[in-house]
Amino acid sequence: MSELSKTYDPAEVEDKWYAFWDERGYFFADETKPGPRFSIVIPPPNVTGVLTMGHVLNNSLQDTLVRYKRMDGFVTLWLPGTDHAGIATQNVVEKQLAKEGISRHDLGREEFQRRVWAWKEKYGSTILRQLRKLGSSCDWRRERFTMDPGLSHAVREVFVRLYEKGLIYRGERIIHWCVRCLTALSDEEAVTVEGGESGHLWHIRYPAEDGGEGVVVATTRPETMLGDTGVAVHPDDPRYQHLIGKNVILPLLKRPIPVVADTSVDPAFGTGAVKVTPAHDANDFETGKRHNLPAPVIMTTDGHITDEGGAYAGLERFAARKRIVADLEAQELLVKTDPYRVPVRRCERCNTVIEPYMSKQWFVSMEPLAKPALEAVRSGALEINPERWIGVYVHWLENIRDWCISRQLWWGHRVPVWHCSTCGKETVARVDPTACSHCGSATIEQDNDVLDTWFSSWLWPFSTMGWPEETPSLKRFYPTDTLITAADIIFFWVARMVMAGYEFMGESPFNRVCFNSIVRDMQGRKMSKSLGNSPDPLDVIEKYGADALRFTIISSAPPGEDVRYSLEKTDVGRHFANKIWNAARFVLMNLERRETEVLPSIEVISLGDLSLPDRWILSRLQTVTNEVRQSLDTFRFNDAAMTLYAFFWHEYCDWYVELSKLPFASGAQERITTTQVVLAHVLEQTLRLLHPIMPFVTEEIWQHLPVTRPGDSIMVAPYPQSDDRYRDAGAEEAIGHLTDAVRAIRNIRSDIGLPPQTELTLRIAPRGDVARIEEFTPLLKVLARVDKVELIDTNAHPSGEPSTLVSGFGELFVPLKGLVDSAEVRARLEKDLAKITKEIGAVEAKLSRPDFVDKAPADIVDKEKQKAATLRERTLTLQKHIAALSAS
RNA sequence: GGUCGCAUAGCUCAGACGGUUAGAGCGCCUGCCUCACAUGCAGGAGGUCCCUGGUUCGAGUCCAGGUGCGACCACCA
Repeated sequence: MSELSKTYDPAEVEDKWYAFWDERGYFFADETKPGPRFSIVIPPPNVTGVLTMGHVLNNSLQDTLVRYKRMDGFVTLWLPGTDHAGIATQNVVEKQLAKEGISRHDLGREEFQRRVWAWKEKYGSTILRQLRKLGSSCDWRRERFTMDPGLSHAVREVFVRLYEKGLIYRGERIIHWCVRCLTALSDEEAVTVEGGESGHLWHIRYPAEDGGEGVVVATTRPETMLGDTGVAVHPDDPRYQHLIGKNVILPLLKRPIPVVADTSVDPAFGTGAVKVTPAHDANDFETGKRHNLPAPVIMTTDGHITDEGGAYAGLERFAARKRIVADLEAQELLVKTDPYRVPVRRCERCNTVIEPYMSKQWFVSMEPLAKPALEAVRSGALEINPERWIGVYVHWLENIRDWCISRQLWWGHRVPVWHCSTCGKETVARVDPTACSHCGSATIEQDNDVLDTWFSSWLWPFSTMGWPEETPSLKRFYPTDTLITAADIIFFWVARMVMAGYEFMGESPFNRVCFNSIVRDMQGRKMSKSLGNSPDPLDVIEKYGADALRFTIISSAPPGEDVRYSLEKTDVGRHFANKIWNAARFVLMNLERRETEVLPSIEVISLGDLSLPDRWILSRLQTVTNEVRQSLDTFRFNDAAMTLYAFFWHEYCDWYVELSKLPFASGAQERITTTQVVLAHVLEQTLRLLHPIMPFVTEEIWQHLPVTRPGDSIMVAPYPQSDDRYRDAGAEEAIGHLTDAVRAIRNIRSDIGLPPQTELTLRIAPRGDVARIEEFTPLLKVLARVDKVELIDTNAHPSGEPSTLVSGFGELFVPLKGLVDSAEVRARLEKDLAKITKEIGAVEAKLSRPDFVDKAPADIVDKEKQKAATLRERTLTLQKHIAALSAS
């Protein structure tokens, strides 16, 4: 045991234990093993991902829960894997190609895909390796990837089923189009900046065909006027009655376009006249349909003006905007330009401004799928924590819109639809067809699009377990129990998983959802790679240790609140790990004195042989065990961490370990043995309680303890249960008195400037059980350097001695032996008196209110009365002392 | 525009259920290298619990309004 170094060095032990657990197969969830089971699936990180602080928090929480359940006897599965992340991954590889000076088009679709796979093989497991560094106890034998053959099979099955059910359709709609990624996006992938972005509202005159003034329209995107096929006004708007049904002239292109009446127009906004661009605006698309307006496409997929734009053809969209505004101004058709906050949407992946774009895409009808997902929450079949997220979830589902699932990418699951050039119909099939299912012609070609990444992620809980096959894993571990994830993917992923769960498995894929905090920097900004405001978790692990990081982040993340993290905070965890380490060194050092190898179990010590401190710490351990279990069961991970921190540091180390020095110094072998057993037992149990949060340091110490261990690793040792036999309220109260007394003596010592080494005599005028006070005496010696305790008459008031009143004891006096000037003592007494006088005023005021005495519960009133009496007595004593000192 | 969250020590934050002296970590001050730990030990200073009103014997905690932050949702040109 002497090999334990003075400070804990995580780097030395972490990899060793991780390999040990892995080799022993402790992470493996055996579906053939009987007993209760617990399963969760990881929110699959992007295959392009590197570990962020967000992952650290999320995975630390998952690992804590999983380790807790595993120790608690559940056959536990934590299924890991990664997401193929369509756009993100394609972007990464395209960037790589760009460095070689080529584009994906130079390679062609197949070769490009080969390159992406090669990239994935080389770099794709980075984040999972990093999760191992954190200590994540995933079942690596079950690692999945959303483009694995099995998962792809599930994707295909789901597409076909939904298509056959009529829930997948193809349609021409205005969708969000990224002109850089060259693909359609879902509503969720088109993000807005709160409050819009700074821009302009341009007022443009569209003259009447007959030479009249015509109308002035207001727009934020003047370039879209090239695609205008109408102007809409409200049918009741008196200003424009004369124009309805007539034509106005579209400036620049000088094309006549009709003025139509449409109730969707808000007369109060702008000029009350709206230009209608059916191919480039979702509202206008609808308006155009209602009035049979043509919908010319004036922009290419990469954001340049098409030939429809006449003289502007070929211009990039924002250059075109500039030119058009200038030309309008030159022609005096620009009436005015107001600054305006424009609601701009940007691509979630590359931040490019999105174009609303008319395009033929694949959609999923969501409404039928949403119903059971709503019902799940309403009926309680699905529990959402913290509860406030329920509203967000419900609101989204109640207002659900169809899901655009096709992407014009090369990386992803290809849409399993074949178009026939002979009959024009679609063939949708589970296995690749060779001929059209309608006309039998071989002239079929597969749809070019791939599916949204989330179209595979929403199947994750069951596709990873082998669905649609009825595998043993699926039977054993599905549905999963808990999902721990970040709330920012509540729509992308969580709600859709619930929908898929009901649609394909008939029940919710998990019973409980726990949304963890968002990790922010000290300025409150979300930590992100692009901002560069996040420490690299791997550096943190290297410098501070995984346990330190886990403890720090878990203890500072209350449910439902965001957490602000900075590197320095990790000291809390690091210091705690070191404290545990050194407490263990103390214990081991004191166990070395034993002759025998293995310490007896706590079971062999009869309750009657336990000392007061023994009974106290054991009693506290039971309470703490219950509290920690309850906290973990209700996702209050931070409470679990803090409870253990406070117990271990401020009760076990600060008091019990100090108290244990007395029996060790006494030389009485029986007392020593008992103390050794209790000391080791509480340490061992606390290590187990802590293990889910701090797996490495607990394992390292546990392996050194010379106690009977129920297995080869703490990670498979049973999680502690509280044992009521050790509950002892009396001992807890008594130790409370003792610590009060010690603190009081230390206070006096500090106030009058007695050096800590100076031993002192204590005189006690007892008010409590004298036998108990005598029991305390030796303990005071070690804790407060009291070399002698004298019991004096209860009513004695030795003058000139600082004193203090401690319940359970009585009045404690410290004779000064001429060490200290009586003026200092007097000052101290007067300070106390002032404090008490203030306190007594407050209590008496409370007691003098009749409504308090009448209406408050009796025990509360009694407590106040007790307090008043004690304070009054104390006041008298102090006054006496002060008088005596003044006289001398 | 709608919905939701937050406001407690210099800083970062805990304080389910209303009830002793409102806590922790960091920082600060004083004294200690006391034979587990200076990544430590002992002691201390520091709080009108955002404001106003209400409910209650009693409010940091519950209710209403206000102020200030923040998040999410929403097709208004």
